[in-house]
Amino acid sequence: MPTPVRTRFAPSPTGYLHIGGARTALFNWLYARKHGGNFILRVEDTDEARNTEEARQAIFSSLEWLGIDWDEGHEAGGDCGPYFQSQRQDIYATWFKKLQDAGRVYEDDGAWRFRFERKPITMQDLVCGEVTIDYTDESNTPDMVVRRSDGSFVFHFVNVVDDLEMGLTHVIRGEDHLMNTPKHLQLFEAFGKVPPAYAHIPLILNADGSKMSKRDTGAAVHEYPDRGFLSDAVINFIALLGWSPKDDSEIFPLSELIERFSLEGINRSPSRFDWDKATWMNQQHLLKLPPESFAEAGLPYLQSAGMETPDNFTLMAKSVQEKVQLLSEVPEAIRFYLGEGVEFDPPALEKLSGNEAAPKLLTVLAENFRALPDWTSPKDAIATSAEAEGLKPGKLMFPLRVALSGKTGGPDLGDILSILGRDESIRRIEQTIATLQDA
RNA sequence: GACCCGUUCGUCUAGUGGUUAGGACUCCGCCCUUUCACGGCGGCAACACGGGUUCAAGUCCCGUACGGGUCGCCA
Repeated sequence: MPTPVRTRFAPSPTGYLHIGGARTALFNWLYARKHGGNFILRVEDTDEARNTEEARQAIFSSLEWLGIDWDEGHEAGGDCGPYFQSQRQDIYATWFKKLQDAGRVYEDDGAWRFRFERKPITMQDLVCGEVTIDYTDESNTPDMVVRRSDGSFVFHFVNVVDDLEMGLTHVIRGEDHLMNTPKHLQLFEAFGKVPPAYAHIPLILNADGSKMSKRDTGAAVHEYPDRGFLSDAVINFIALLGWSPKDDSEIFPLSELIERFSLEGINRSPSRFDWDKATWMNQQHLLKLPPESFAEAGLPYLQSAGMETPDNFTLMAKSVQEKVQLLSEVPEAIRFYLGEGVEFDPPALEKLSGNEAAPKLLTVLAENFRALPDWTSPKDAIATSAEAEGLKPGKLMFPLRVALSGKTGGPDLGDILSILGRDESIRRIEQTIATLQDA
């Protein structure tokens, strides 16, 4: 029986969660979920000067938003704790002692360096294949500091100790760690332990090919919900940045992503961030949402836009579900329903003014709307009016749309009529007629 | 600079010696439609370059160029 898979995400809390970090977390998480293993969240907070509590919280909340949950770590417990490196000093001291006893470390300026074995180190990377780094040349690979002069331990050392103590089977991390791997391998060897399997994934670049850094658009995970993204869409998008299902499918629910994920599908070359495609992908996920869920998801954006929640918001939202790409577009998309009267988009009014028959048609429409016994099927009045004028119903649609919404595009007319109600619909038609006559 | 990893349409990618080099985003055209959007159809557009190996190379080898990464008592 194979040993159960154990993977981890090990952020250091020095800033918000970066999109590249999120993808690293995602791949580790997917791999664990796919193989029924455990995904561990370990906080690498050994650099006291740069760690902040806000950063810690930002990372947790971004992971939670993405739906990347952990089986061991902060608030999840687990048998290999503590999961904060700042609380593992005695564990490190114990392992450091082993290095000392084995004569593998020596003091240098108050710090302790690990003596590398001077030989070529070959790794079998699950993504990069066989990579050999020659440690024979000392000038290229000076012995590394594992313990600082202030007694604290350095990244390479704690990372390896934790990976072995926590029984990690697979380490999926950014390619920026590829050159660190021989160092880690040497440490494992010195401890007489079997290292995990490594998979180094290529980095994510900006649209222009430059390195994506803190301030770049799209870099911070927390800005995605603000911009109106669904977490599933972000997950889907970053999964496809550097990983391919090897066929033409692109839109995946999380469950399918887990099922289909594999290390073999990971690319070797860095990929660029494409905001247009991310937006399109969000729209695809929005389209798949049940209408009620869509309305619910759009609700918070009303507040951000400074709008009150209208009584029939759910209906309004449903009417624009396939019109928006981002949830943040919902407030603007439904704004025309609100208040009394219409506000015209200049191009819409201009087009309507060009139609000399418009005032007459609108007058007839208003009459027929009034004549309707009830408002269960307001579109009937359009057919009636068209017949009276000897026109196809289509001829009335556009003037009516502009009269009701002030726009050239938007939801289905039937939806608009029923959401607006009879009184408001007639009011807007009359207002439009008046505006047309003034002009 | 040294050492590593890479290079298929503008972008994300499929492609593991024989393909009209496929899909997606973007852009353009058409269709659907009361509008917009969705959807459908079609178009533009790629194997970085130079040498090999081979009957045959996007696919294998070498070099060059370009991009990325790493060279800390950061992680």
